[in-house]
Amino acid sequence: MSKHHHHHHEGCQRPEPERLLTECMARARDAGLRRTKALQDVLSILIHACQPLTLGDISGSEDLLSDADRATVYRLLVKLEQHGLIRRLGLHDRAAYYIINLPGEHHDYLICNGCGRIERLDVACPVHALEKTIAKTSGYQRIYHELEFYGLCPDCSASNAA
Amino acid sequence: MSKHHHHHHEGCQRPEPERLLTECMARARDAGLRRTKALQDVLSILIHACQPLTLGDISGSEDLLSDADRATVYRLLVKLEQHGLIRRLGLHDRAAYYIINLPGEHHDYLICNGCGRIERLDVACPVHALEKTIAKTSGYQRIYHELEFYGLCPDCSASNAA
DNA sequence: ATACATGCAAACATTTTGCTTTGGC
DNA sequence: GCCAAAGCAAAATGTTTGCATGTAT
Repeated sequence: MSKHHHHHHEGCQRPEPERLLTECMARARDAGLRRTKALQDVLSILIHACQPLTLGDISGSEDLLSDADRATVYRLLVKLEQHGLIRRLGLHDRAAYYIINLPGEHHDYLICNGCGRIERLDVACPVHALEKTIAKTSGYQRIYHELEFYGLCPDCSASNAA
Repeated sequence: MSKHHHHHHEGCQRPEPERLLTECMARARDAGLRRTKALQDVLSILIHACQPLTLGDISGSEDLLSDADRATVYRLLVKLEQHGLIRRLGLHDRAAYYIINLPGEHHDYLICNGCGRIERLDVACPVHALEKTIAKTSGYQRIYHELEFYGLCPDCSASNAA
Protein backbone atom coordinates (compact mmCIF):
# COMPACT_ATOMS: atom_id res chain seq x y z
CA MET A 1 0.00 0.00 0.00
CA SER A 2 1.14 3.50 -0.59
CA LYS A 3 2.54 5.60 2.18
CA HIS A 4 -0.36 7.96 2.39
CA HIS A 5 -4.02 7.11 2.53
CA HIS A 6 -5.56 7.36 -0.81
CA HIS A 7 -8.11 9.94 -1.57
CA HIS A 8 -10.31 7.33 -3.07
CA HIS A 9 -10.07 7.36 -6.79
CA GLU A 10 -12.30 10.00 -8.12
CA GLY A 11 -13.65 8.40 -11.29
CA CYS A 12 -11.19 8.67 -14.12
CA GLN A 13 -11.97 10.57 -17.23
CA ARG A 14 -10.40 8.11 -19.62
CA PRO A 15 -13.01 7.57 -22.31
CA GLU A 16 -14.23 4.16 -23.41
CA PRO A 17 -12.53 2.08 -20.74
CA GLU A 18 -14.21 -1.06 -22.09
CA ARG A 19 -12.65 -0.66 -25.48
CA LEU A 20 -9.25 0.15 -23.94
CA LEU A 21 -9.44 -3.00 -21.88
CA THR A 22 -10.20 -5.09 -24.91
CA GLU A 23 -7.28 -3.53 -26.75
CA CYS A 24 -4.90 -4.05 -23.87
CA MET A 25 -5.97 -7.66 -23.50
CA ALA A 26 -5.24 -8.14 -27.17
CA ARG A 27 -1.84 -6.54 -26.81
CA ALA A 28 -1.15 -8.77 -23.83
CA ARG A 29 -2.12 -11.87 -25.75
CA ASP A 30 0.16 -10.80 -28.58
CA ALA A 31 2.92 -10.59 -25.99
CA GLY A 32 2.26 -14.21 -25.05
CA LEU A 33 0.18 -13.78 -21.90
CA ARG A 34 -2.88 -15.88 -21.34
CA ARG A 35 -6.31 -14.42 -21.12
CA THR A 36 -6.88 -14.83 -17.42
CA LYS A 37 -9.13 -13.24 -14.82
CA ALA A 38 -6.25 -11.75 -12.84
CA LEU A 39 -4.78 -10.17 -15.95
CA GLN A 40 -8.09 -8.63 -16.86
CA ASP A 41 -8.52 -7.30 -13.32
CA VAL A 42 -5.08 -5.71 -13.23
CA LEU A 43 -5.45 -4.07 -16.59
CA SER A 44 -8.94 -2.85 -15.79
CA ILE A 45 -7.82 -1.33 -12.51
CA LEU A 46 -4.92 0.46 -14.14
CA ILE A 47 -7.06 1.74 -16.98
CA HIS A 48 -9.63 3.14 -14.58
CA ALA A 49 -7.06 4.65 -12.24
CA CYS A 50 -6.35 8.38 -12.48
CA GLN A 51 -3.16 8.07 -10.58
CA PRO A 52 -0.26 5.69 -10.24
CA LEU A 53 -0.99 2.64 -8.08
CA THR A 54 1.26 0.42 -6.02
CA LEU A 55 1.26 -3.35 -5.93
CA GLY A 56 -0.48 -3.09 -2.58
CA ASP A 57 -3.09 -0.77 -4.03
CA ILE A 58 -3.86 -3.19 -6.81
CA SER A 59 -3.85 -6.51 -5.03
CA GLY A 60 -5.96 -7.50 -2.07
CA SER A 61 -7.10 -4.00 -1.35
CA GLU A 62 -9.96 -2.25 0.26
CA ASP A 63 -12.28 -1.36 -2.52
CA LEU A 64 -13.52 -3.34 -5.42
CA LEU A 65 -10.01 -4.04 -6.60
CA SER A 66 -8.59 -7.36 -7.57
CA ASP A 67 -8.75 -10.24 -5.16
CA ALA A 68 -5.86 -11.94 -6.89
CA ASP A 69 -2.88 -12.96 -4.83
CA ARG A 70 -0.09 -10.47 -4.39
CA ALA A 71 2.48 -12.75 -5.98
CA THR A 72 0.23 -13.19 -8.97
CA VAL A 73 -0.28 -9.49 -9.40
CA TYR A 74 3.42 -8.92 -8.89
CA ARG A 75 4.36 -11.34 -11.63
CA LEU A 76 1.77 -9.85 -13.93
CA LEU A 77 3.11 -6.37 -13.34
CA VAL A 78 6.64 -7.51 -14.12
CA LYS A 79 5.55 -9.12 -17.37
CA LEU A 80 3.32 -6.24 -18.38
CA GLU A 81 6.14 -3.81 -17.78
CA GLN A 82 8.58 -5.91 -19.78
CA HIS A 83 6.20 -5.88 -22.70
CA GLY A 84 5.54 -2.17 -22.39
CA LEU A 85 1.86 -2.37 -21.50
CA ILE A 86 2.43 -0.57 -18.24
CA ARG A 87 5.11 1.68 -16.82
CA ARG A 88 6.73 1.72 -13.44
CA LEU A 89 7.40 5.01 -11.72
CA GLY A 90 10.05 5.54 -9.09
CA LEU A 91 8.26 8.05 -6.95
CA HIS A 92 9.76 8.75 -3.58
CA ASP A 93 7.56 6.35 -1.76
CA ARG A 94 8.99 3.06 -0.67
CA ALA A 95 6.73 1.14 -3.00
CA ALA A 96 6.89 1.18 -6.78
CA TYR A 97 4.03 2.80 -8.65
CA TYR A 98 2.46 1.58 -11.86
CA ILE A 99 0.44 3.23 -14.60
CA ILE A 100 -1.12 1.96 -17.77
CA ASN A 101 0.93 2.74 -20.86
CA LEU A 102 -1.42 3.73 -23.65
CA PRO A 103 -0.02 4.60 -27.07
CA GLY A 104 0.33 8.35 -27.41
CA GLU A 105 -0.45 9.04 -23.79
CA HIS A 106 2.23 10.45 -21.53
CA HIS A 107 1.99 12.27 -18.23
CA ASP A 108 4.28 13.92 -15.79
CA TYR A 109 3.44 14.29 -12.13
CA LEU A 110 3.45 16.78 -9.31
CA ILE A 111 3.96 15.25 -5.89
CA CYS A 112 3.68 16.78 -2.46
CA ASN A 113 6.58 16.05 -0.14
CA GLY A 114 4.33 16.66 2.81
CA CYS A 115 1.23 14.55 2.31
CA GLY A 116 2.31 12.47 -0.66
CA ARG A 117 -0.57 13.44 -2.90
CA ILE A 118 0.08 12.81 -6.55
CA GLU A 119 -1.32 15.12 -9.22
CA ARG A 120 -1.17 14.32 -12.89
CA LEU A 121 0.04 17.22 -14.97
CA ASP A 122 -1.83 17.90 -18.16
CA VAL A 123 0.77 20.10 -19.75
CA ALA A 124 2.89 19.65 -22.80
CA CYS A 125 6.01 17.79 -21.79
CA PRO A 126 9.07 19.85 -22.72
CA VAL A 127 11.46 16.93 -22.84
CA HIS A 128 10.76 15.29 -26.16
CA ALA A 129 13.30 17.27 -28.12
CA LEU A 130 16.05 16.42 -25.67
CA GLU A 131 14.93 12.82 -25.69
CA LYS A 132 15.49 12.64 -29.42
CA THR A 133 18.92 14.18 -29.10
CA ILE A 134 19.89 11.67 -26.45
CA ALA A 135 18.57 8.83 -28.55
CA LYS A 136 20.88 9.92 -31.36
CA THR A 137 23.99 10.70 -29.36
CA SER A 138 23.98 8.16 -26.56
CA GLY A 139 23.62 4.92 -28.46
CA TYR A 140 20.82 3.89 -26.11
CA GLN A 141 17.80 2.08 -27.51
CA ARG A 142 14.15 2.21 -26.54
CA ILE A 143 14.50 5.45 -24.66
CA TYR A 144 11.74 6.97 -22.58
CA HIS A 145 11.77 9.36 -19.69
CA GLU A 146 10.28 10.04 -16.35
CA LEU A 147 9.73 13.53 -15.03
CA GLU A 148 8.33 14.49 -11.68
CA PHE A 149 7.99 17.75 -9.85
CA TYR A 150 8.16 17.74 -6.09
CA GLY A 151 7.14 20.43 -3.67
CA LEU A 152 4.78 21.32 -0.87
CA CYS A 153 1.10 21.53 -1.74
CA PRO A 154 -0.90 24.52 -0.51
CA ASP A 155 -2.29 22.63 2.48
CA CYS A 156 1.11 21.39 3.57
CA SER A 157 2.67 24.79 2.99
CA ALA A 158 0.12 26.27 5.34
CA SER A 159 0.56 23.75 8.14
CA ASN A 160 4.30 23.96 7.60
CA ALA A 161 4.34 27.69 8.15
CA ALA A 162 2.41 27.31 11.40
CA MET B 1 23.71 -1.82 -1.95
CA SER B 2 22.67 -1.06 -5.45
CA LYS B 3 21.23 -3.71 -7.68
CA HIS B 4 24.11 -3.84 -10.07
CA HIS B 5 27.80 -4.06 -9.26
CA HIS B 6 29.35 -0.69 -9.38
CA HIS B 7 31.91 0.15 -11.92
CA HIS B 8 34.12 1.53 -9.25
CA HIS B 9 33.90 5.26 -9.08
CA GLU B 10 36.11 6.75 -11.65
CA GLY B 11 37.50 9.84 -9.90
CA CYS B 12 35.07 12.70 -9.99
CA GLN B 13 35.83 15.92 -11.72
CA ARG B 14 34.30 18.19 -9.12
CA PRO B 15 36.88 20.87 -8.44
CA GLU B 16 38.10 21.78 -4.97
CA PRO B 17 36.42 19.01 -3.03
CA GLU B 18 38.12 20.20 0.15
CA ARG B 19 36.54 23.59 -0.04
CA LEU B 20 33.15 22.11 -0.92
CA LEU B 21 33.37 19.87 2.11
CA THR B 22 34.14 22.79 4.36
CA GLU B 23 31.21 24.71 2.93
CA CYS B 24 28.84 21.79 3.32
CA MET B 25 29.93 21.21 6.89
CA ALA B 26 29.21 24.87 7.57
CA ARG B 27 25.78 24.57 5.98
CA ALA B 28 25.12 21.46 8.04
CA ARG B 29 26.11 23.22 11.25
CA ASP B 30 23.82 26.07 10.36
CA ALA B 31 21.08 23.50 10.03
CA GLY B 32 21.75 22.35 13.57
CA LEU B 33 23.85 19.24 12.97
CA ARG B 34 26.95 18.56 15.02
CA ARG B 35 30.37 18.47 13.48
CA THR B 36 30.98 14.77 13.67
CA LYS B 37 33.20 12.24 11.92
CA ALA B 38 30.30 10.35 10.36
CA LEU B 39 28.80 13.53 8.96
CA GLN B 40 32.11 14.55 7.45
CA ASP B 41 32.53 11.09 5.91
CA VAL B 42 29.08 11.07 4.36
CA LEU B 43 29.42 14.54 2.89
CA SER B 44 32.90 13.81 1.60
CA ILE B 45 31.78 10.61 -0.07
CA LEU B 46 28.86 12.33 -1.75
CA ILE B 47 30.99 15.24 -2.89
CA HIS B 48 33.55 12.92 -4.43
CA ALA B 49 30.96 10.66 -6.06
CA CYS B 50 30.25 11.09 -9.77
CA GLN B 51 27.05 9.18 -9.54
CA PRO B 52 24.16 8.72 -7.15
CA LEU B 53 24.92 6.40 -4.25
CA THR B 54 22.71 4.21 -2.11
CA LEU B 55 22.76 3.92 1.64
CA GLY B 56 24.49 0.59 1.17
CA ASP B 57 27.06 2.17 -1.08
CA ILE B 58 27.86 4.82 1.47
CA SER B 59 27.87 2.85 4.69
CA GLY B 60 29.98 -0.18 5.49
CA SER B 61 31.12 -0.64 1.96
CA GLU B 62 33.99 -2.13 0.12
CA ASP B 63 36.33 0.68 -0.61
CA LEU B 64 37.57 3.52 1.49
CA LEU B 65 34.05 4.63 2.28
CA SER B 66 32.65 5.39 5.66
CA ASP B 67 32.85 2.79 8.39
CA ALA B 68 29.95 4.39 10.19
CA ASP B 69 26.99 2.24 11.09
CA ARG B 70 24.16 1.95 8.62
CA ALA B 71 21.62 3.40 11.01
CA THR B 72 23.87 6.36 11.63
CA VAL B 73 24.34 7.02 7.95
CA TYR B 74 20.65 6.51 7.39
CA ARG B 75 19.73 9.11 9.97
CA LEU B 76 22.26 11.52 8.60
CA LEU B 77 20.90 11.11 5.10
CA VAL B 78 17.39 11.80 6.31
CA LYS B 79 18.47 14.96 8.08
CA LEU B 80 20.66 16.16 5.25
CA GLU B 81 17.82 15.69 2.81
CA GLN B 82 15.39 17.54 5.06
CA HIS B 83 17.74 20.48 5.15
CA GLY B 84 18.38 20.39 1.42
CA LEU B 85 22.07 19.50 1.55
CA ILE B 86 21.51 16.35 -0.43
CA ARG B 87 18.80 15.04 -2.73
CA ARG B 88 17.19 11.68 -2.95
CA LEU B 89 16.49 10.15 -6.33
CA GLY B 90 13.83 7.53 -6.98
CA LEU B 91 15.63 5.53 -9.62
CA HIS B 92 14.11 2.21 -10.47
CA ASP B 93 16.31 0.25 -8.16
CA ARG B 94 14.86 -0.95 -4.91
CA ALA B 95 17.19 1.23 -2.92
CA ALA B 96 17.05 5.01 -2.76
CA TYR B 97 19.90 6.97 -4.31
CA TYR B 98 21.46 10.11 -2.93
CA ILE B 99 23.47 12.94 -4.44
CA ILE B 100 25.04 16.05 -3.01
CA ASN B 101 22.98 19.14 -3.62
CA LEU B 102 25.31 21.99 -4.49
CA PRO B 103 23.90 25.44 -5.16
CA GLY B 104 23.53 25.98 -8.89
CA GLU B 105 24.31 22.38 -9.77
CA HIS B 106 21.63 20.20 -11.31
CA HIS B 107 21.88 17.01 -13.28
CA ASP B 108 19.59 14.66 -15.07
CA TYR B 109 20.40 11.01 -15.60
CA LEU B 110 20.40 8.31 -18.24
CA ILE B 111 19.88 4.83 -16.86
CA CYS B 112 20.16 1.46 -18.54
CA ASN B 113 17.25 -0.86 -17.93
CA GLY B 114 19.50 -3.80 -18.67
CA CYS B 115 22.60 -3.40 -16.54
CA GLY B 116 21.53 -0.53 -14.34
CA ARG B 117 24.42 1.76 -15.22
CA ILE B 118 23.78 5.38 -14.42
CA GLU B 119 25.17 8.16 -16.59
CA ARG B 120 25.04 11.76 -15.62
CA LEU B 121 23.81 13.99 -18.42
CA ASP B 122 25.69 17.20 -18.95
CA VAL B 123 23.06 18.88 -21.06
CA ALA B 124 20.93 21.89 -20.46
CA CYS B 125 17.83 20.79 -18.64
CA PRO B 126 14.76 21.83 -20.63
CA VAL B 127 12.37 21.81 -17.71
CA HIS B 128 13.07 25.04 -15.92
CA ALA B 129 10.51 27.09 -17.81
CA LEU B 130 7.78 24.58 -17.07
CA GLU B 131 8.90 24.45 -13.46
CA LYS B 132 8.32 28.17 -13.12
CA THR B 133 4.89 27.89 -14.68
CA ILE B 134 3.94 25.14 -12.29
CA ALA B 135 5.25 27.12 -9.35
CA LYS B 136 2.93 29.96 -10.33
CA THR B 137 -0.17 27.99 -11.21
CA SER B 138 -0.17 25.08 -8.78
CA GLY B 139 0.21 26.84 -5.47
CA TYR B 140 3.00 24.45 -4.53
CA GLN B 141 6.02 25.77 -2.65
CA ARG B 142 9.68 24.81 -2.83
CA ILE B 143 9.33 23.08 -6.16
CA TYR B 144 12.10 21.08 -7.77
CA HIS B 145 12.07 18.33 -10.29
CA GLU B 146 13.58 15.00 -11.13
CA LEU B 147 14.13 13.87 -14.69
CA GLU B 148 15.52 10.57 -15.82
CA PHE B 149 15.85 8.91 -19.16
CA TYR B 150 15.69 5.15 -19.33
CA GLY B 151 16.69 2.85 -22.14
CA LEU B 152 19.04 0.08 -23.16
CA CYS B 153 22.73 0.97 -23.32
CA PRO B 154 24.70 -0.14 -26.38
CA ASP B 155 26.09 -3.22 -24.63
CA CYS B 156 22.71 -4.37 -23.43
CA SER B 157 21.13 -3.63 -26.80
CA ALA B 158 23.69 -5.92 -28.39
CA SER B 159 23.22 -8.81 -26.00
CA ASN B 160 19.48 -8.26 -26.16
CA ALA B 161 19.44 -8.63 -29.92
CA ALA B 162 21.37 -11.88 -29.68
C1' DA C 1 26.05 18.99 32.01
C1' DT C 2 23.06 18.35 28.50
C1' DA C 3 21.26 17.05 24.42
C1' DC C 4 22.26 15.15 20.19
C1' DA C 5 24.78 11.40 17.71
C1' DT C 6 26.27 6.63 17.57
C1' DG C 7 26.15 1.50 17.39
C1' DC C 8 23.95 -2.64 17.83
C1' DA C 9 19.98 -5.28 17.30
C1' DA C 10 15.44 -5.93 16.33
C1' DA C 11 11.09 -4.71 13.77
C1' DC C 12 8.97 -3.44 9.33
C1' DA C 13 7.48 -3.05 4.63
C1' DT C 14 7.90 -4.46 0.24
C1' DT C 15 9.63 -7.34 -3.13
C1' DT C 16 10.94 -11.72 -4.83
C1' DT C 17 11.13 -16.76 -5.18
C1' DG C 18 9.84 -22.01 -4.57
C1' DC C 19 6.66 -25.21 -5.16
C1' DT C 20 2.24 -27.36 -5.80
C1' DT C 21 -2.20 -26.93 -7.96
C1' DT C 22 -5.27 -24.89 -11.37
C1' DG C 23 -6.74 -23.64 -15.85
C1' DG C 24 -6.03 -21.56 -20.69
C1' DC C 25 -4.78 -23.04 -25.03
C1' DG D 1 -2.24 -32.92 -22.34
C1' DC D 2 1.08 -29.33 -21.88
C1' DC D 3 2.90 -25.36 -20.22
C1' DA D 4 1.90 -20.93 -18.27
C1' DA D 5 -0.51 -18.79 -14.38
C1' DA D 6 -2.39 -18.82 -9.64
C1' DG D 7 -2.08 -19.35 -4.78
C1' DC D 8 0.19 -20.05 -0.59
C1' DA D 9 4.06 -19.54 2.13
C1' DA D 10 8.66 -18.44 2.99
C1' DA D 11 13.03 -15.90 1.93
C1' DA D 12 15.38 -11.84 0.64
C1' DT D 13 16.26 -6.97 0.56
C1' DG D 14 16.27 -2.50 2.10
C1' DT D 15 14.21 0.72 5.59
C1' DT D 16 13.19 2.31 10.01
C1' DT D 17 13.09 2.35 15.09
C1' DG D 18 14.41 1.37 20.31
C1' DC D 19 17.55 1.75 23.56
C1' DA D 20 21.89 2.10 25.96
C1' DT D 21 26.29 4.48 25.41
C1' DG D 22 29.42 8.00 23.71
C1' DT D 23 30.57 12.77 22.48
C1' DA D 24 30.15 17.61 20.55
C1' DT D 25 28.67 21.72 22.36
